[in-house]
Amino acid sequence: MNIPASVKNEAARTVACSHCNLRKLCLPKGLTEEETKQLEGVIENTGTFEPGEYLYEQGERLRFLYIVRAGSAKSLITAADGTEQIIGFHLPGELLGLDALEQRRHTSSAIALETTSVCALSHERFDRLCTTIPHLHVEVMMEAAKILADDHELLLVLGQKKAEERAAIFLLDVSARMKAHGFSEIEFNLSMSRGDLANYLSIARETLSRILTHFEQEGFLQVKRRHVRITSLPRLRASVSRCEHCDAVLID
Amino acid sequence: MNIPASVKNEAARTVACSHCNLRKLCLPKGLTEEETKQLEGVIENTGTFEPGEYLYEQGERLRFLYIVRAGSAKSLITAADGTEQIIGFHLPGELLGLDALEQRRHTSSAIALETTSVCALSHERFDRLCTTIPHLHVEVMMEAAKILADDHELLLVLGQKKAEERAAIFLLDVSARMKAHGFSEIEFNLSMSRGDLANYLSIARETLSRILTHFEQEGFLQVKRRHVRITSLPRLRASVSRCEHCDAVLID
DNA sequence: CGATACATTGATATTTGTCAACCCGTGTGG
DNA sequence: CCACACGGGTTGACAAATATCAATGTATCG
Repeated sequence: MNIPASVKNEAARTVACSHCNLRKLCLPKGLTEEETKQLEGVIENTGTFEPGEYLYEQGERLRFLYIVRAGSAKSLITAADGTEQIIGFHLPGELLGLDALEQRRHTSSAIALETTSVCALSHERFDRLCTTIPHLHVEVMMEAAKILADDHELLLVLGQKKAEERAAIFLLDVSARMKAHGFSEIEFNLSMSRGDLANYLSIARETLSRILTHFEQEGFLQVKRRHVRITSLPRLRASVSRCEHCDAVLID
Repeated sequence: MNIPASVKNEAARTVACSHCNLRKLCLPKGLTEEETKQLEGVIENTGTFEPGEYLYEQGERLRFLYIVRAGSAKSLITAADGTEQIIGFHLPGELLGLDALEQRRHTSSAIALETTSVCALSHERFDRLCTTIPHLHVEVMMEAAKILADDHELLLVLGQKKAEERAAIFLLDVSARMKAHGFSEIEFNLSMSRGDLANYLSIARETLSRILTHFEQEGFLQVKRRHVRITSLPRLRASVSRCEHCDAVLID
């Protein structure tokens, strides 16, 4: 999920939402010009985090919601015994921290995977704005609903798929997200370590490594450290019994 | 999660929120008298579902959000290949269907586990009400955040804990929820089958069965079909390396 | 009372995790 | 400039956990 340097630099400049290249992928996507202007008003700061730095930490009081502007981050929760579970990887445009809204304390941590710039939305001011812009409330609920649905999908994958399928599904997911961001869907850099990825997929690092070399032997994938090239998207797709997203049955 | 018949009958009567015995556990918990009255206005019907009946089905257009009034339900998602993953069991007071708010179509299904009565909230009218009662919007976001945090906790458990610990954690969770509802925390009926429970915990039915008999042999649990009696809560707790909920570190 | 769905138990197969060694690219300091 | 140490990644041998298959039990309901 490394973003080419040119894009990273462009996004790192402080830029109004209305001119931000993420506006179609970000919160303002459903808002009017006027509403977007008001939203800009609650962006308290646009910070930058170095790899490994915490955006926020589990247990901490909720101060800001964050939107990734450039770079990428992981979010994770930590059990009492110290074991961690990575629950997501985040690309530009994603809203982080919603799970803190019940307790007003973060129930998960977010850590930058690379040099990452964000928009920080003051929680109080954002909350107040939601009551004055009816549409913003709808937009945020939609964002929460999307995360919920994605988490459920993840539960399905982790619960029902074997290690090899999980890895393939992950690669397809990244591929689709890269495409949505205007990047190549067949060649990209992963911004997380093998350890992080294995933890996310709930398999051992070693197992993941073996799977990736197996995919290479099968001939539809080339992996060199974090660089990934999918040489046959169809065959990668075929390695998953069936793709969940493709043919949802619509009942009315 | 079988609710004693007396309670079931009482709740099955159509009752105003302000007199409902769930009001402390349900959406109105953060609302004023006046706001609660308005909320009652969007309860379009209070239906009853028989065991196995769908409240809603994945793919279906969103019409209603549901609150369980009495009984219990499971929610699940179905993959293209037909495999299912149960993502939650729901007791009275829980709000179902939020994950449909992005697509305006249900991304999961909900099925009654026993005879179950619900309050059905018209989605459109509820949405409109959220813009007129600022506090309701906050309340719903908190509900969504709680579900998110719970799902993340589930991901941690499924990703990091072994089968036996998962089962123990589940029993402790039910115990706590029964207590919150004013029932015994050491003796209750499960409303789901072994198959459903095993699927939820992402283990095989047979493995779950063996684990429960093992717990019996250890002497801190008695299980007879769906009836569960915890004969030593401390020892059940001890069978989990450490309990996540107990000692969250609070950072400020 | 018998049919049926649900549940348990035992024997065995498979998957995946664990442990240990090794590789390789990067950066540091002599 | 080279030696070496370090983090991250890979590979192999083996062990453990759990799934699967098959048989048997046992409540439940018409």
